[in-house]
Amino acid sequence: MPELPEVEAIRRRIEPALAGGSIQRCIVTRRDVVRDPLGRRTGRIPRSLLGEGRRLDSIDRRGKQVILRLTGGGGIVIRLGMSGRLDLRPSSLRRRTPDHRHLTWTIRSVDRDPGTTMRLEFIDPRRFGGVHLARDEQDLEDRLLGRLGPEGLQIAGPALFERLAGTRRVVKTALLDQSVVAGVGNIYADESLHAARIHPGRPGSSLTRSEAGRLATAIREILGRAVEAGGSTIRDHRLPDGSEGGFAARLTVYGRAGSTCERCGTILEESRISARSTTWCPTCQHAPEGWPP
DNA sequence: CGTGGCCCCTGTGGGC
DNA sequence: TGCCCACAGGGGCCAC
Repeated sequence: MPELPEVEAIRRRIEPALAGGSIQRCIVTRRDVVRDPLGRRTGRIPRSLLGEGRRLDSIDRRGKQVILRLTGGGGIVIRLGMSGRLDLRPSSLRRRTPDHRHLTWTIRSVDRDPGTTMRLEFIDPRRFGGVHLARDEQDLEDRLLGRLGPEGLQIAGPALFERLAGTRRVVKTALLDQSVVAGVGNIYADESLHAARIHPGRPGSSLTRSEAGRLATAIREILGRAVEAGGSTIRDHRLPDGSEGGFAARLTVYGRAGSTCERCGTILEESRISARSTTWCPTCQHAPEGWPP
C-alpha cells in the first residue's frame, strides 16, 4: 500500500534515531519474509547480513523501498508491499506484541542517552512486502535498485516524455511501472493525472511534451506535499509511532468516485485500468478516441 | 524485448 | 446475525 510519500515519511521519522546507531540484535519470527542476496527465501542467513554487530551508516530510500545502509557495505532493503509498516519505539516501552510482526531489530541509538536502545519492527499482515539482504553495492544494484526509473520527487518533464513515448501502454499503467517513475502507485497516479488534466486511458505515447511536462510537475508537487503531510492513511498506513498520515483528506480523486470534481463540479468516474481502480473527472480529463476500450 | 494476466496473502466492508 | 465475494497504497513471474 505505501507509495513514495508514505515510505519517505516513515524514513524521515526513523532516521534521526537510527543513523549512526549500532544493531545489537535481530530476531526473525517469520523466515519467509527474508530474502538472501540471491533473492532466495531459503538458506541460512548470516547474522551479519541482518545487521547484527554492525553500524547503521544511513537510512535511505529509493522509490518505495527503505534502505538501511550498513558500515562496511551493503545493507537491508525493506519493501512494505501493500500492508507493511515499520514501528520504532524505545526498547523500554512495554507493549503487547503486534500481530504479524516478522522481524525485530534492537538498535543502540546515538542521539539518545548512552545505554538506551530502540526497537525497530517490521510488521506486514499480507506479507507482500519483505526484507532483502545485500552484501555490498553490487547486490543492491543487481536485484533491488537497478531497474528503477527516476525518483518521483525529481522527475523532469523531458525525461517523463521520453519514457512515455516509448510505450504502447496507457499512461496510468505506465505510471505504475517503477522503471518509468520510481515511487508512484495507484493513489498518486490518479491524483497526478487529475492535477495535470490528463485522462488515465490516454496512450502513453500520445502525450505531448507539454502534457508530459505538466504531469511531471504534478507528480513532483503532489508527492512532495504528501510527504510533508506524513502520507495518506486510507486504512493501514501508520508512521513509526503508530500515528496516521494526514494527506488522505486532501486527495482530490482517489476514493472519491461518485463525488464532485473540486475543480469543475462534474461527478467523478471510476473504472479499472490494469486491474487497479482508477478515478478521474470526465470533464477535466478528456477521454481519448475509442474510450472506453 | 514489452505486455497482459495470474498469483502471492490477510482483513474488511457491502450485499444478500 | 452470518456468509460470501470483491477488493485493498505492490510487484514477481510466466507465457505470448
